[in-house]
Amino acid sequence: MVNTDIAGRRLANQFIRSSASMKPEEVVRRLGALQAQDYLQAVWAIGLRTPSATLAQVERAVAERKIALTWTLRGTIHFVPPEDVKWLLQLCAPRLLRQAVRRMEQLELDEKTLGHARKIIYKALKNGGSIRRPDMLELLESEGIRTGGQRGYHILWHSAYSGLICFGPRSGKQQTFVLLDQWVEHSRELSFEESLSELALRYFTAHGPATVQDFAWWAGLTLTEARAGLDAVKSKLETDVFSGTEYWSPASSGGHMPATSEVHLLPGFDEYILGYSDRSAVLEPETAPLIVPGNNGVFLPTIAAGGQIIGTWKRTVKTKGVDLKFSPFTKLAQDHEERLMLAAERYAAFLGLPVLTIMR
DNA sequence: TGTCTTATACCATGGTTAGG
DNA sequence: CCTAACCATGGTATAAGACA
Repeated sequence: MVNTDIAGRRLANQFIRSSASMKPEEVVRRLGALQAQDYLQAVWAIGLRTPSATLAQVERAVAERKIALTWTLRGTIHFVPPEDVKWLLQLCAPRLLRQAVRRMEQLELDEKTLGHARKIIYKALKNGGSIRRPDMLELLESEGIRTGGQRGYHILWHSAYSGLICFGPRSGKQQTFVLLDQWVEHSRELSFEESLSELALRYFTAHGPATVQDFAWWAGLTLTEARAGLDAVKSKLETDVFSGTEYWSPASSGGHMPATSEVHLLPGFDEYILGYSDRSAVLEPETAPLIVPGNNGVFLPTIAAGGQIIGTWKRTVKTKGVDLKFSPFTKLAQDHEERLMLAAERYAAFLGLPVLTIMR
């Protein structure tokens, strides 16, 4: 059921409705982790949460190692604070590697082959360099390891969860890889229990109001583990009951902050939607399928008005500017229409490009 | 020469359901 | 509650050719 109270508080706690000015790395630290399956959408997920950041500033924060990029929660790529990569991997990797065993067998990637690949990758990166993805795959091929089909992707995925590599700064439009131990200068050491409670505190602080089921889904933990994490930090959180279900929020977020008529352009896979297993507070059941056409796990960029998802959008970057296409589910109210134009201007300013055309 | 269009290859999990 | 198996595509880079 749509709930404007939950929506308004999530907008504030997720820093989408922002009053403070934060640097890109502060956004990542406060959210704990931002899904970054699609790089160009993920940098905007950070930009959306900083009142004035530009694409160049976000990319610089990555290049200066203030933000790390690697596979973590749920087996997918996230922006995370560099000092947290190791304990997040210790928490997530064992289960994910176990679940991937069958897929690895299908791809004929046995432990011997994966170990051989890790040796090749380590040797190539140990002098502190970075290697572009196509060059890395070519290197593996030249050493006799086939990378066709999904093999190359899974070798890199497995190497990241083994703690060997993470993404480096982009080289042009290419991903690069670096050695995790060399890229991350300082790592926090947390026990399993400490990891659960730390992750729980971060999650509910920056995603609340949310349920323990939402947390388990977001973190890729079992419900049992998620409950243990939440139990350890309950005293630092406040609780509300909506429709008989318990929701947890940061203690400072009290009071009512109903969603206003503000309009935001969310990237695909944004934490505002992907951060919860139950998205019904911000998404009508009839429109939910429209943001994931084919129900295939590919989430389109969305338009949020008053905290509710009311349409999708897409952008096309051209040499002289950016084209925008908006696809609202229903005709927009006049004030939403006006604020949509402001959101478009903000997005273009993030890219450092003018808006060329706006289509419907 | 620079821009645009088109074809192609590749990259990236989330949802659902059955069964232990 | 948890795991395993299975199903389902849009976005983007890039190269080649068309075009102004």
